[in-house]
Amino acid sequence: MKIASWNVNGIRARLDHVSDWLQINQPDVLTLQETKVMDEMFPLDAFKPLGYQVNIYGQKSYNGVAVLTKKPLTEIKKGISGFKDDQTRVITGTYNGVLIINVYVPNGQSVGSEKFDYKMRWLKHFYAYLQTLLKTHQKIVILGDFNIAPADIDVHDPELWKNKVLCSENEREWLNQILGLGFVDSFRLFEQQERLYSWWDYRAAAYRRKMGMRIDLILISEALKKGCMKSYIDETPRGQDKPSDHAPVLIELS
DNA sequence: ATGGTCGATAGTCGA
Repeated sequence: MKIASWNVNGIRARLDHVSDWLQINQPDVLTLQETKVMDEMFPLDAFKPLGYQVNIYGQKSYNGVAVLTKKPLTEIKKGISGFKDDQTRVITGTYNGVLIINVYVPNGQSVGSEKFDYKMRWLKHFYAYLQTLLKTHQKIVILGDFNIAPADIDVHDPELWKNKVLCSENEREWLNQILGLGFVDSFRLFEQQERLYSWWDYRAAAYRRKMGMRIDLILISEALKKGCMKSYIDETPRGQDKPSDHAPVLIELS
């Protein structure tokens, strides 16, 4: 089973990229973040001919998540239970006996800002949500744009980004708390090349200059660890015309 | 170079 995640930065602006990528890669599940569209305007019709069903949780202009699946997703939940959030950032559902949690963690803007406080508060509620899900599920995949680079190895210039948003101790501590519930960063289960990232700023030709960060993650629970055969990033779409600023990330489970 | 570039939207805001 192939499971993938992609922050598309606007699904309507990325329809061709996503359609082409689906046809080539044929994932069983693709989770999307930053769809940036209200549900009634989501281009559902584009995916039916490709053999995908779509579950959406969107809003106007900002945020928005979706899950594309070859077979029906079940036990679908939108948002974080017990946390009233006016931003659409989480869809949870079950596929092939695996609980899929599609997440778009708040960006946080800058350390100490109001948006950063919201990110911290949000992560606290997300953590509690995971705790409750762990009581009833063993096979869990949490994937999406975490807006946290797990370690310095995931940052093109760790000194430049030291204590900055996406890299601060507080953010990394929340990620470690989540991992401490019994998850592993699937990417680091395997030997990887150096300087592999999942996001590059549009500005300053960051992609060409390899100035990126790995902030799109696929965490898997202990029960899935043995069966995880691959975890990788597909940079191909980032090098094409009018790309998202993020690349798709994938795992393959036996 | 204290900016740079995108997407959604119709002013700017958020990333």
